Amino acid sequence: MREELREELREDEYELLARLAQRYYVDERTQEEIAHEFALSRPKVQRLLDRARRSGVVAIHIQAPPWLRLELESQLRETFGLSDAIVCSARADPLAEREAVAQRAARYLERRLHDGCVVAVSHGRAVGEVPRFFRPGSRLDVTFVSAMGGSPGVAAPTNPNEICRALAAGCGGEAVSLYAPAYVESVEIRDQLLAQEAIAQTLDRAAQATVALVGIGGTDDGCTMVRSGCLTTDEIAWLRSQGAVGDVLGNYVDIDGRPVASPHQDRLLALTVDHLRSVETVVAVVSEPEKPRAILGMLRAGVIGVLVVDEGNARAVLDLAAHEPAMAGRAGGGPRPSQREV
Amino acid sequence: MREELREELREDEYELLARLAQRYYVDERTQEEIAHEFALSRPKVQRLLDRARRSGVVAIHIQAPPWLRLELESQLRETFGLSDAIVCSARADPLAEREAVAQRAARYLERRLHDGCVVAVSHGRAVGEVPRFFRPGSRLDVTFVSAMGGSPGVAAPTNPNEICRALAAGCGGEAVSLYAPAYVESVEIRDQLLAQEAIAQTLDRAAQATVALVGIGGTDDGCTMVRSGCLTTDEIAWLRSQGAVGDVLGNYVDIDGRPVASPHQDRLLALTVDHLRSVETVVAVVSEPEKPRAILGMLRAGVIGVLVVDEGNARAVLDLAAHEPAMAGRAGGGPRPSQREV
DNA sequence: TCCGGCTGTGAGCAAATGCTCACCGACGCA
DNA sequence: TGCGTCGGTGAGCATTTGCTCACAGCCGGA
Repeated sequence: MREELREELREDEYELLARLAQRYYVDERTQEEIAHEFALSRPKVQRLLDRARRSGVVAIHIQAPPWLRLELESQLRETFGLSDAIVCSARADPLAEREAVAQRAARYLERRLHDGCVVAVSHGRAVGEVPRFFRPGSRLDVTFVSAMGGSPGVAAPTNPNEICRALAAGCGGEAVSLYAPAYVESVEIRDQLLAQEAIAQTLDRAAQATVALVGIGGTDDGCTMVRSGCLTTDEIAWLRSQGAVGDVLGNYVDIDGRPVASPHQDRLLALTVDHLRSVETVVAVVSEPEKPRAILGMLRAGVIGVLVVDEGNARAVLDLAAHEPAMAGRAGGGPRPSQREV
Repeated sequence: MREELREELREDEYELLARLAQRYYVDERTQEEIAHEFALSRPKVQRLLDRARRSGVVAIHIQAPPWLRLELESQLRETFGLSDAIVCSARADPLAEREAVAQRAARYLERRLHDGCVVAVSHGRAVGEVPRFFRPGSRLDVTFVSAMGGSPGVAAPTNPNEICRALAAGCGGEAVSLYAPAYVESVEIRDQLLAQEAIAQTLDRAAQATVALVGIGGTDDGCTMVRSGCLTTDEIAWLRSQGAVGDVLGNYVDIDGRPVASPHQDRLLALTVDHLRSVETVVAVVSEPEKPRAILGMLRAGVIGVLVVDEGNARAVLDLAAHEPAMAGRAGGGPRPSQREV
């Protein structure tokens, strides 16, 4: 394509483009000056410069630090309409990799959060690592709210309440806990809990958040939802059979990003996907290997605004997306340009 | 500890610069969008991008055709305050080289000239080659005026009148000849000729020109002025002894660009250096080897606006300029920014 | 030959950019 | 501790840039 364009350039045209580009990009003259020098109109100079760039006469190279994966990040942004993507270079040790991802997420939050922000927080192993690295330069008046109930079956540091507490401690902000389990036994109990003012208020505050910090779960038998006792292996198998590939806050989607309706849904105490859609910036933190299908599904669901991920998953997701094009009429709407804007 | 922090900041900063640069130069987002993404103020993004460019994080390379010498040209422009410089890549055959230079000069004129332009034309071998390559795309209503008398001792195609005629023929414009010799025997004859209305008018028209096309002469015994019989070898030797290194239209200057006052001056029928200074664009065409000192002197005199030259001379002139810095208080004023502007 | 589409052009305007300037907080010095 | 200095910061404005649009010249087809 590039070659083709270059081919079209006649020699003297090529020379002109190179000359203009030199004057503009290297000598830093204005287009107007150049137009005058070359006896061309200003718009024409502009068009020619444009052509010079697109045809490859002007090559702009970013001398990036070796550990950055800017190319991958751009591809992710482009492909899924993300407002940002942060990719951590691969490491041999999965633990170190998870820490690296968490560290990047923490850095992102430090940048992104400012006084008055409300952050909805999900559970998750990668998310749970974030507080360790979250050290903003100055005190931040930020409120962290659990977006999901707790699961007694897992280590405390991966429960939303605990993550909120640690994040708040890290910046001198406030933590708002959701004193309820993530999953309950029946719809009735769920509704009773939702009727509790404290619980309803907390979920409501979470729904009003400007930022959400979430993990993406898988659907294998060893996934967090199963390990934490929220779902049985039978239930997760049933979800798999329905096409589910992953979840955010217990909301499962298939590989095309369509929600997978399930009876378990009604026993869940957490923000819904629709709640998340109204959140300005949804930051997903993922580092466990073998999650590409889960990530792809969630990305296609169009709720994720910022993805912080390890290199392996990033490549795998892009590969998958290229080889398994999304179905046309899926629910999520795929790359949602709306996520671009604030 | 302190060292470590600073080191980390530097790396952090590097990453930030690279990230910003990627977003700006590769992904073509606006600074405002980026500022928002990174939670920075717009001016700060601008400053960081600036730093990214100056620090080499962003490398812009112009994929120039191999025969272009853009770097040399920029150096010439910078060093001597030229409004343009065109360098032809070296060729083994001096004749081919002169043709190449002339061709480039012709191209430049085609670009530069437009209806209503008046071009003052000097003599010279390189200048004489220009008409052969001067083929504007469309008819141009341009007047070419001899800026100097003729010299019977040289081939017709290097005489100003003939060059004017050929150039005018090339574009369908008008030629105005100066029916007088370049040099006469005495001041009195010169003054008599200048009193002739036809001659005075022609020189006056030349003085009003917006463009001048001139050659640069040397001061060796085989220079054009001697070959054409305008000056004797004794006279040129005397000029050399006075420090003269080269001339434009018979006006000699030394290596610092100061005019070399000489008795011959008063026997000359040509525009003076002061006349040339009021010409918008003075285009000098030079290709003969061994002219670097002549070129350097004329460039330092500050009359040249555009230099069309072969690679060898270009490099030699820059070398000379670097090793023989101009004297402080020279007359010409060296790089004259005024030539920058129209 | 005429006509309709089409590429390429410059005017004019809205957006993006670069730049100046006053201000603020950190640091060093008395 | 107080004060001067200085690097960095964002507001506000002038300039530069990107973009749209109407138009003119050109080409191919009827």
